[in-house]
Amino acid sequence: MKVSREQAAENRARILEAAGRLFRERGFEGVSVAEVMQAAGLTHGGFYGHFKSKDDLIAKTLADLTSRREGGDRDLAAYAHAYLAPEHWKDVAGGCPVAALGVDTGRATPEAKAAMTVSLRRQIEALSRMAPGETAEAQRASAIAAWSAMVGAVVLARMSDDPALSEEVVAATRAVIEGGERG
Amino acid sequence: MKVSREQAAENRARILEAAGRLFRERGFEGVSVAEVMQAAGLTHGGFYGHFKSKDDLIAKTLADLTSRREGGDRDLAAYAHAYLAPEHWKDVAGGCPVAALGVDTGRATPEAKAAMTVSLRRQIEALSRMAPGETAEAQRASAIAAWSAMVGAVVLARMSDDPALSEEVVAATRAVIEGGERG
DNA sequence: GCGTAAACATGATGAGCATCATATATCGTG
DNA sequence: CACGATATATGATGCTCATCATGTTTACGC
Repeated sequence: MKVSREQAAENRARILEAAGRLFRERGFEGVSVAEVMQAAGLTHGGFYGHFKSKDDLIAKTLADLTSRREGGDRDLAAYAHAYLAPEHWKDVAGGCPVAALGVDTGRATPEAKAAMTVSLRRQIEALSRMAPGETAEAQRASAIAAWSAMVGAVVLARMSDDPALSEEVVAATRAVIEGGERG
Repeated sequence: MKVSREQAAENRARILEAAGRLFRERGFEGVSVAEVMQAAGLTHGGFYGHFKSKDDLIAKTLADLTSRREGGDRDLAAYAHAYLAPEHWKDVAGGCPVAALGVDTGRATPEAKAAMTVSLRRQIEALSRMAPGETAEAQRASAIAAWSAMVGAVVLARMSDDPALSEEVVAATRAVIEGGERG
């Protein structure tokens, strides 16, 4: 059955929303189009009215996920604190798309990589404004290193099967970023 | 046909070798059992004589990959320098299994996660010995933060479609780790 | 040397997958 | 209010996959 223009747009948004959660949880290859559609409350056939292919959905989902910037204008230490808080790093399906899908993106289409590259550039610029340093170059370097450390810490923490070790990894990384803040 | 005991062991090693490269390149879900066997120069049916299942192969491959520790007794700066050199981070199929498969492992079986956790613990201990710091705790914290940053930098660099940006990410991360070395 | 069991090849099996063709219903437009 | 455009639903299609049953060859313990 057909549906109002408005309803169709909302359906499309729900597909992207469901895809965003499922992809972060299981990776691009771990999720089928039918699963995404079911999670969005639709049947799988209607999918191709909204997206050209699964690869198209992947690229659009990454663009969608990375366009929602929630960040404030806090300093780098505060940002790292929130990023490495348990509520964030343990939430695979709802957390940072870079930590969850960065590696998958490296194996994906050029369109997917392009979407993530835009996001990486924006993130480095945003963090550079919060970072310490005498010169703009020094600020940018700290921002990049801090971002690498945040993403890496979440990857390592999620990889470990020992909750205490996971906690230690994020806590130590957070402490060093916050300490470097004074430098 | 049957094959000598020695030949069979070599075949098993070749399967693990091929799986190690293919998994790092394309992820666990991006590689089929038949592909692994073909890369090892065998046909797919013989696989189940060597491994219980694909999940079993994944766990054994991770254990195999992470048991080959090539590291020397250098300091943290030298280690980071080599880890973040282009020859290493651009070599997905032959490079660090944590950077290539850490996220995939987070979605894999408990056995796979256990193998990677062992490796994480060993890595932290090895790097702690190289790291600067007044106390053992401080050394361990720097080691963890540096390891997070190294893994994260490689993930980010491989995710980007802009070679200059990738280079900047690894270079900035390397510089900050080497700088923190003096602190 | 002989027979057994291991190691591998061949070729199903059944499930899941992306994609598409067609049908149906209803929104928006004239 | 009627008609065409279009958003979904239903149900193929052809492919790939993990796993397994069976056959064949041959190493190796007795």
